[in-house]
Amino acid sequence: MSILNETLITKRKRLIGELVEGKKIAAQLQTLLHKPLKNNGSVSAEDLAVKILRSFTETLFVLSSNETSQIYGGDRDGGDTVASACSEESEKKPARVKDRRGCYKRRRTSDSRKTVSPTMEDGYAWRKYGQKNILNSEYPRCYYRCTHKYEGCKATKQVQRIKEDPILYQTTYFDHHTCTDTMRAPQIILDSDPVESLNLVSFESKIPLNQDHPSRSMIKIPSSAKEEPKQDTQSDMSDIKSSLEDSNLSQEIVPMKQKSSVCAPVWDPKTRSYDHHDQEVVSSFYSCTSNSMHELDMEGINQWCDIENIHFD
DNA sequence: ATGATTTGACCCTA
DNA sequence: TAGGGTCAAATCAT
Repeated sequence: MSILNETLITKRKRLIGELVEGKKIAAQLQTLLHKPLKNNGSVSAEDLAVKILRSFTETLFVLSSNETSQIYGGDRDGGDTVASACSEESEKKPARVKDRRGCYKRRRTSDSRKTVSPTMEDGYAWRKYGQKNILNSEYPRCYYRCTHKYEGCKATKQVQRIKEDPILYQTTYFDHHTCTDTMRAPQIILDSDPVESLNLVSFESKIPLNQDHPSRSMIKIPSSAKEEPKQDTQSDMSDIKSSLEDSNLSQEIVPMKQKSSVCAPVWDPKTRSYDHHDQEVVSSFYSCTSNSMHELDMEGINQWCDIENIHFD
C-alpha cells in the first residue's frame, strides 16, 4: 500500500473519530441542558461545548490542509522551517543577538493553506510577532506564531484583511501544530459583528482541556464591528446569555425548536479554503445564516448529520 | 510581575 | 535591491 493511501486512510479515520467524538459530546451536552440542576458539576456545559468546538476545528483543519502537507508534515526538505535554528540558539543567548545572518530562511509558499473567514479565530492560541504594510495592500499583514513555539510547535499564520471585502480575513497557515491537546483549551468567542455573533462561534486555546479549571468562556460584546477582535474578556456562559440580552441581540433570536419540524441550520460558505495554488479545495468553513441557533435541536441535528453512518468509498 | 503587542531594525530571497 | 518575514526592545495590559 502506498504512503498516499495510508495517509488518506489515516486522515479519514481521524475525521470520523473527531466527528463521532463531537456527536457523542453533543449528546452529553443535550442531556446536561435538559437536566442542568442534576448536574453535580463533574462536567459543565461549557466543557462539553469546548470539546465539541475543538472536535470540529480539528476536523476542519484536516479537511482544509492539503495532502502534501499531511504526508510530509510541512518540513520535507528542511527549507520551510523558518528561524527554527535561530530560536534554538537564541535560547542559549541571553542578550539580543546583533548578527542575525543565517538566522532564518524565507519560508516557501508550497506548504501553506489559505482560508478566508470573517473571524481571525481558529481554535488555536496565537501570539502576534510582527506586522507589515504590504505593497499595494490597503491593510497590513499580521504575523502570528503558535503560543507554544518554545515547546516545539512550529505553526505560524499570516492574517490580512481582504481589500475588496475588509470584513473578511485571509489567513495563511504554515506548518502544523505539534502542540498537544493538553496544551490547548478553547475559549468561546462570539465574533464582534452583531450578526456574526449569532452565527459564528470560535475559540482559542489558553488552558488545558483536561484540567479542572474555572470557566473561561469569553464573549465579544458588539462594538465597532470593524475593529480587530481582542480576546481578553472573561465571563461564563451566563454572561454570554446576559451579554446577548444586553446587546439587544436577543430580540433577533428566533428559537430553533419550532413545533415538530426538524430545523437544520442553513450554512453559508463564507469561509473558503485554498491550496497553495489558490485553488479552492473544499468549502470547509461555513457560517450559519439562520438566526435560530438559540436553542439547539439535537434530534434535528442527529437526523441532519448522521455522522456515524458516513461511509467512504 | 508577567505575558502580549507594537514597531523599527535586520536579514533573506525573488 | 525592493519587498517581505522575523527578531527583540519598548511599551501596554492585566
